[in-house]
Amino acid sequence: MPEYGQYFKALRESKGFTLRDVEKKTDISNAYLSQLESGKVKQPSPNTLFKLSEVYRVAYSLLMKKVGYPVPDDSINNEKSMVQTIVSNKLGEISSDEEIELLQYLKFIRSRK
Amino acid sequence: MPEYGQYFKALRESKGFTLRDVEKKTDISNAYLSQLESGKVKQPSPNTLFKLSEVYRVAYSLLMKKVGYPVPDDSINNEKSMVQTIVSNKLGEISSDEEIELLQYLKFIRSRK
DNA sequence: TATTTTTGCTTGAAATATATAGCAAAACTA
DNA sequence: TAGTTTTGCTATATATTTCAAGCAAAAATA
Repeated sequence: MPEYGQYFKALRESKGFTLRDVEKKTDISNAYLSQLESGKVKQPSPNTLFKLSEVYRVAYSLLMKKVGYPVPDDSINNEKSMVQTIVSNKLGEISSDEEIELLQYLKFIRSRK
Repeated sequence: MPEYGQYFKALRESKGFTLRDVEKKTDISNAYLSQLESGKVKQPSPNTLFKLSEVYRVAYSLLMKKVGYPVPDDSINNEKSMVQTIVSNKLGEISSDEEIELLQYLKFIRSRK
């Protein structure tokens, strides 16, 4: 079971989108999105990742790397991590676990209106 | 039926490899490679494309583009086409059909000893 | 409170990717 | 020439992606 499902879920919730919101924006069924977020999908296609990268405003090549696809050399370095993309922070290195936590915290903050 | 199968075939033959040669180098079954080259595969996975890009010494992002996957912005421009990669020519723009023909011609030239 | 809508989720089916086994023709070898 | 090997290919099987339909709990509305 891949763990990056949590990222997609955290990402979606940090934007306040429902599964059906994303379905409308991407033409990816909410059923599939659900499976994606719960780790039941092993390697979503690049096409799927690209659509999600647009909706969530995260670098496409970052999602590619996240799910384990090779990424063209050029685009490997210039990318910011998801949280860095979202909050434009300058904290330097952030671990994966930290990143998920930060996204969830971001959601919490925003839910406090 | 996708047409890029011809590219893979032309590429392989321009290197003088058999299907089973490539199978050994990539761990992709010769059966699958055959289908790939005859246009029976719609969208081979990035992992497969990456292995082939290594064996054929063609830019990975070029193969991604060829089969219709989105490619990260950065790596879109700096790439040479397959034929340009192979013969390092300086003829400028080359159409897809021309490229296949050139590869086949290259093979022919080499077969003439 | 009753009804309707929204939301996340599961199940079942269709499409696609990929492997295993093996066939038939061509090439090689004895 | 007979037998062996190589080569491209097909048929069958399995895994994975993706979708359509629908369910049940929560939220919204009447």
